[in-house]
Amino acid sequence: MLADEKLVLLKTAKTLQAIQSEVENINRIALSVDCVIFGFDENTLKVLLIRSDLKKYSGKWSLLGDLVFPKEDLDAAAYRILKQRTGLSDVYLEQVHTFGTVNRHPAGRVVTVTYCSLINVQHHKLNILDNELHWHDVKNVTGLAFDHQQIFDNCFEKLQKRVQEHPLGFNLLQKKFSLRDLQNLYEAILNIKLDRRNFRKKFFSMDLLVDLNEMEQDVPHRPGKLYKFNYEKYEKRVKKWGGIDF
Amino acid sequence: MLADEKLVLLKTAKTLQAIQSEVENINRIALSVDCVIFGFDENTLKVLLIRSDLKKYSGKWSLLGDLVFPKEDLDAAAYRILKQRTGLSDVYLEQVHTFGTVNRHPAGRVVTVTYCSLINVQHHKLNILDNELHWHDVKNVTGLAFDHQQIFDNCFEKLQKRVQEHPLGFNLLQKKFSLRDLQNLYEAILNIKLDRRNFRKKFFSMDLLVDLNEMEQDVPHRPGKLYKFNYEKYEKRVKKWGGIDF
DNA sequence: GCAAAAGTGTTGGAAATACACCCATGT
DNA sequence: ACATGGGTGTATTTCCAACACTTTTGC
Repeated sequence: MLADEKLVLLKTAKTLQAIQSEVENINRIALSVDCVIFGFDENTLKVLLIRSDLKKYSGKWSLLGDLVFPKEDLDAAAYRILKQRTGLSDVYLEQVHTFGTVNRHPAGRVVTVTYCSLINVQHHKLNILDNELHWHDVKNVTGLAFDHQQIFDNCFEKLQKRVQEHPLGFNLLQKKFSLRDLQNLYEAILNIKLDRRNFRKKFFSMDLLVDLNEMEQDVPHRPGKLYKFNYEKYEKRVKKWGGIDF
Repeated sequence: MLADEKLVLLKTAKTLQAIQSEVENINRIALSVDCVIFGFDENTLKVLLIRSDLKKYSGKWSLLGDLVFPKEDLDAAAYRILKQRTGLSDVYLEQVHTFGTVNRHPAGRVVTVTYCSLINVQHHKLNILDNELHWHDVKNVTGLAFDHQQIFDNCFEKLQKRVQEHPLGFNLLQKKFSLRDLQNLYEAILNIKLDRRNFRKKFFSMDLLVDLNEMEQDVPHRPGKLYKFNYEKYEKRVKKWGGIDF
């Protein structure tokens, strides 16, 4: 290192103690996690909401969230909330955005990190014991407490985008599903109608569905074949260049 | 509201005071912002780094960051850092991810929200007065302090993806640029070679470049036409369905 | 006139779209 | 037999990739 570089270092470098002092004493802020938990049932995309904890917002619905403990990893806090509320631990969970305006929470300065989760409603149906916890059709989600409407909208938009580029959707279905199930799912998430033949062609051409040689049961019409998604094969793929397009 | 719904509310609703108490006393965590500031110069993508504040990491480079003040919006903190370091205030800035493992920072529990910024190096060149602040070719960025390498990698990947889907890149160029400039930019960010004719065709077909009827000056070869990006037109676009593809 | 990069079109293949009929099952 | 949705194929169009020569300018 050159001599004058050393000089500058001496002038500007803070000691670890100095920073520790700042971290411990001055600038501490409450941190929370809010989870937007999506499910798919009756061919409808649902989101799990609870009545607001705060009396001020009683009657309003809010996302599932909690403060992060001082010695808890951020992701761990999200998994904790999910486990507490749904009983599920092996689920898709992804961080989405952090909301940190000063006055977003009435109880004081709380910065919240939002997570999006996709779960299979059939698998955890029995874990909803709390009367105040309900699945809501995403089309009817309005007027949430705090800034949760904004958080939900943001998360839903990201989901719509991401589900087209990554195989997330399968987390919302049973392990075995028909192509009709899959198409219904995409139509529900994206709120569009898709051509059935082209939809099938698309998924077959991806070559990531495994034909289980099983049929749907108890349907009042010709049963469809059941498939599962081949995650192993997908992971090995080298993603190809998508091209500039906006 | 039904009677038993009220009952549950009475049992579970916390008072505002109770939450305020939690927010104020128990679960407070230091929050920082780290900015990954990209520039484009000499046909190379650069990132702005500073020598680590901490003596423990002296010699290592780190991202530009600072603690968030208790009464400061998160985004405002990112803009503040950018302004302090580059002198620029009207820049592209976007939140990317929040890193919050317990032991990521040696000074204690610090959760950091990362932001990505794209600035025009020509416009702020004179503001780098600090000897310890330097532009680094992104290809040579290794071994950053703390978890900043991970943060940088994450941010760079997101940039590569996002620049293909949104007109971010123009923030790195002068207001007036040639198609060659633009192509060099994309080749630098994505680290690939593109066909010049197809590249031009693509951008012309988008119909978002305004021909300024000006030519490059002082180039030792045939000068190219200069263009600017039509943000107004872009904003009015209804983004079309991209299609399922993974 | 030479070096260096600007500017320009065509063609073939791949993928997306639009579209209609027969088939298997339950009732 | 009929109602319901499963399953399939083809023609058209659109988009992308590959590819080479002429033009303009500075030196």
